[in-house]
Amino acid sequence: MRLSKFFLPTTKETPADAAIASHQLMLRAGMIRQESAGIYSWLPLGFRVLKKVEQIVREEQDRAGAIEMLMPTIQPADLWRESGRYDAYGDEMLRIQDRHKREMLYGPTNEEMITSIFRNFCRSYKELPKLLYHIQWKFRDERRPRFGVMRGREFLMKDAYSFDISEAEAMKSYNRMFVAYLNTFARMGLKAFPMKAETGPIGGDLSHEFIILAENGESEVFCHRDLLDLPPPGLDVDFDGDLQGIVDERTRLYAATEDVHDEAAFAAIPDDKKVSARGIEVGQVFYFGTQYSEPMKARVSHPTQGEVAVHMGSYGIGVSRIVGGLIEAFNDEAGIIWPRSVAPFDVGILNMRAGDEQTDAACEAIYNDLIAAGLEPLYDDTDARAGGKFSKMDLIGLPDQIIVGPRGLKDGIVEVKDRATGERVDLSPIAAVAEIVRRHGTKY
RNA sequence: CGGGGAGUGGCGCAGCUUGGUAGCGCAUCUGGUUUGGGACCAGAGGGUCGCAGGUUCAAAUCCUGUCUCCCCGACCA
Repeated sequence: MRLSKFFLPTTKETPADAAIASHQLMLRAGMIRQESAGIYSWLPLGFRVLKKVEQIVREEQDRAGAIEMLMPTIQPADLWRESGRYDAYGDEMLRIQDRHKREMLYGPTNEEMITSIFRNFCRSYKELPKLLYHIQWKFRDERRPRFGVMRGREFLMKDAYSFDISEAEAMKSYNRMFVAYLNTFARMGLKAFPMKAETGPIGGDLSHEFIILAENGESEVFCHRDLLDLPPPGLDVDFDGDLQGIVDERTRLYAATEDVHDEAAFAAIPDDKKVSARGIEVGQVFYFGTQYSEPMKARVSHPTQGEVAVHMGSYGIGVSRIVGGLIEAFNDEAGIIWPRSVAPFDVGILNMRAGDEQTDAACEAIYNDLIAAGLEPLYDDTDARAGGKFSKMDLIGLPDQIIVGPRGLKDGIVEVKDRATGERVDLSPIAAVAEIVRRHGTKY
């Protein structure tokens, strides 16, 4: 993409309404625009990151054996009366009427709808297990939206739902999602830790929140330091095999959010292993048994026990929230620092003297070579001043930059700068492209 | 929902106490000089001062109502 053709409304000054780094930087980098409290337009740069995050989530859901589908944002109120949640959900649910005065709502989640779909088509244990997911916009009318996309009212979420014949089988589905989540967040460069969590309005018996540590996190978390050093399971894990060992390894040591914090258990941890920090919830997994299948009559025939209600679980990942969470985790004075897997573009090319024949030619060659290598470069081909180009590129946080100017070109070199470390190396244009390709490893 | 704060060119702000027909920085446009870390000079365009009502010869400014947004708390898969 050529910057001169792109839409990237960045600002030098920090907008007054943003309080934390991620919100400020998303506004300054031209990623989002607020439309109303907790409701945002995703401008091209932000949209590209959102899509990258979404795609990683999708790939890991698929790898774990979940099946993608899509349910609507608007749901009929009657469905929610079946589970009793229409009245229980309160003002956080946005209730609306259609032209025929029918009661509808903008879905805050989809347990009722997926249960209704399941019961309509599945009648036998032979259809189980099933693990379905979708990635869709949701709306919760928060009393007080804040922190930009991290606590918005409208948000993009992946939610998966599992259907099993028994609690024991449901645990296998739970474990699938649990392990998939570890890999999902690791691929984004995030260290997310499963912690025991409250089950909340969804209800149920067993739940873990996946938390990334961040100074501006909205909840306080406590855990054993050894948990922080466990590597992700890896993409070659066998999801049809026994995952209990992986889950046990992550849940054996103490880890809890403030809501379910157990002072006594925490006190038992050696002092040098105690971790007390703030965190951002990026995902949550629940097992809630027959809480919805029972009242909504989602039953299947059992080989020996007649008809039984299915055991269910639900598994959410806050896709749009993660974009904010990533910036909280990866930023410095100059701006954002994207991990390579989620960066809106792979590399920036800075033309230090647009209009200079030799410089233009060198930039064009590098730009075309990078595209040919399968990468997505953002080429700053504008005639803006050098300082502005540096600042803008640092602000939007592309992981690598290639700086091309007459000064270097007279010696046959360009500069390759690593945004995260600030490290610069002088290379020939050909070698620079090779170096960028090397850094992006698997993308090539 | 309780407490606090703010709405003035695209962005950040001043002006309001003590009414007199709107200003600064950034951004934008034109011309020129510049050209490797957000340049300089000269000029230009752009605002029903959130909205409604009231007081007054006159309202960004005073009064009443209302809407919106932000912060702290409570709340929150």
